[in-house]
Amino acid sequence: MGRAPCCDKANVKKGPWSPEEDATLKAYIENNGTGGNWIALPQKIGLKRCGKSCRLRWLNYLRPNIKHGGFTEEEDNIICSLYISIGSRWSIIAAQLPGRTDNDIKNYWNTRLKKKLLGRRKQSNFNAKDTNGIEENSYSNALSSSALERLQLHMQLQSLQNPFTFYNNPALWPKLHPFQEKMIQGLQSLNDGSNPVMQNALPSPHDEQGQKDEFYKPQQDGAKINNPQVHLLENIPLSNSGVPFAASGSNNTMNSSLAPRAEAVEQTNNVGLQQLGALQTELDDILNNRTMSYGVPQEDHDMAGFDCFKEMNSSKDSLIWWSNDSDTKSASSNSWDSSTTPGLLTQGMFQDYELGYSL
DNA sequence: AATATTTCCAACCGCCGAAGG
DNA sequence: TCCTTCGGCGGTTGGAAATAT
Repeated sequence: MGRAPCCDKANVKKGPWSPEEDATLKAYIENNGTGGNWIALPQKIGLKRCGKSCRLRWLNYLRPNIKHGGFTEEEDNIICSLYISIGSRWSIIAAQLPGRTDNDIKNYWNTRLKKKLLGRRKQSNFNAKDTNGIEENSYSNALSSSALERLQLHMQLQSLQNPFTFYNNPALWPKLHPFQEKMIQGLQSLNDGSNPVMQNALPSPHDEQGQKDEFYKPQQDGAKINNPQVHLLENIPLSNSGVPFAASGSNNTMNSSLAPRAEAVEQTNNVGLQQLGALQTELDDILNNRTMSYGVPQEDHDMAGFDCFKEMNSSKDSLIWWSNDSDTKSASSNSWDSSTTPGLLTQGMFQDYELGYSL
């Protein structure tokens, strides 16, 4: 038996909103607020609309200070960088772009930005030559593929299991309230070093195949990132100013599970961060119409396509563009301490990428 | 000018987690 | 602990508008 519908489907109007409906909804919310119950709201104000529909209409269209269209290049960069980093978490991305809604950004990405990237990459590939001026052969072409393909691969990895993402990169985390920071530190100091987060997130020799299977399985309808870290972070609000933060308040109570997450990052996360940095550099090139060469020396051809790996160490600074300088530097300096990175981890990630390309 | 195709985006759908009883 | 309700989210769709043939 299915779930009960949120409203009486037979008696609700669907489709585009009329100006009268807009005016009714807007006037009511501006005067009275939502009343804390979207489901009941349409009945209160005499609208034959589903409460969810009212909510969406308000959030995506009627709410004050909403911007539509006219995305700037800076916004493009932010969207792309965040998309690489965290995937299709449109609400989080929208939180970084004042006046933009998640729906708008999602539409923009799906209809324009993705094509923009793809189009430029195709052109770039077409003209690609290696460093000796020799045309790439088909093998090399196929192997190096496009930045977008890597992007997609990277995103799939991240969305399913890659721990080296926004969520595990302290440099990218929202700033915490001092009290929350203190709490994390306290909890960290109590932690004995076992790392449940990473145990969950990283493929182990025993479940490696399972991880790969999961990775290559298309996302099912409604599939979401069922990673507790993700949901934890979602509870930390992001500012509209472009700088993430965690405001104080009852909704922002620090969950103690953040402690192992933080520790996990401290201990292990630099490889994925480096990949991300390289991808972002590449992305920046695309967005800024810079010419790129994807010719890759054929030595070690298994990894030849992944020039992002070769660019490691060259672009880490690009990762921190939205963070405050001082905080980011301290955080990233920790995360770049490769001495703590398990070799197995690096190998496993490379293997995942390789496999993806060989399919 | 007519028709076909593509692009764009508002809105819907269904799932999930949180909250509360 | 279980169940229900609600808010929120991301994926998808329908159809209007724009563009190509």
